[in-house]
Amino acid sequence: MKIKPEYCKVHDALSILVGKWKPIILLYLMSEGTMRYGELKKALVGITPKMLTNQLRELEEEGLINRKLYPEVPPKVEYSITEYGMTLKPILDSMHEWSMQHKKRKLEITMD
Amino acid sequence: MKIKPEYCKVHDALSILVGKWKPIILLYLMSEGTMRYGELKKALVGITPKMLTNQLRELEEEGLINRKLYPEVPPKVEYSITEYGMTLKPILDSMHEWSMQHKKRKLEITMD
DNA sequence: AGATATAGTATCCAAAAAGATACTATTGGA
DNA sequence: TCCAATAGTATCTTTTTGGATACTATATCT
Repeated sequence: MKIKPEYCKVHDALSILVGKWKPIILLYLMSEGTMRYGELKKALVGITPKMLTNQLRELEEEGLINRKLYPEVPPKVEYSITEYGMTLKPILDSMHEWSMQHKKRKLEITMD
Repeated sequence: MKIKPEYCKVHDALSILVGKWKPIILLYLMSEGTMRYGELKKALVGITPKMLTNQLRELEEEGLINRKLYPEVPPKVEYSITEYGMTLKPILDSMHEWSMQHKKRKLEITMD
């Protein structure tokens, strides 16, 4: 059997999660429900505005999050997870679970 | 609550799976048990030897796969999944499952 | 009139990941 | 002696991703 990465289902799911800040943003919105741009910026220590906007836009394009712009000045923008975005929760959970179970592994190994 | 990507558990798990060919290699070894370098090379359409070696080394360093060198000429090297590598199966499964359920989504959306 | 708050843009630069292509070591066999 | 087979290396280039830093628009408030 031969295969290309693009034909791999796992690769498909993985690729929409890849991005330095994407998983955290999704997790935040999943638990907080809705957050403003500025709140996210404060929460995500070290993120630049460019990166934040970029990651949000990509998540939005995938249909995973919602962007709601209030026509006020100064501007107000709220981000929230979509129903579709919520379907990723089992995946994120399984990764969280795995990391919790194996977080000590590297330490154990290097202690040999 | 503030957070950096490196402190995110999901990010931890994700990062060891990221690499263009890593998921496929893991899936192959999980199902085939053991494969030689040349077999992998044939299976992974379009991969360069450099990339194959690189991905294998990184997986090996993480302890996810095993490299067994037979001291023969021409050389023979067999790769196999480790027990630890197998613990990733639930994650890969959940991603596969998700992709199967949502593979039509983009098409549906763009058809509006 | 000038400062303030918010959600971004615009540029330029550095680092990391991936791709193309050619090359190597070894030795048993023709 | 030269070739084939296997599992890689070595180099160089391109693409992608991320980082630093400065700037903007605009109604409201003072």
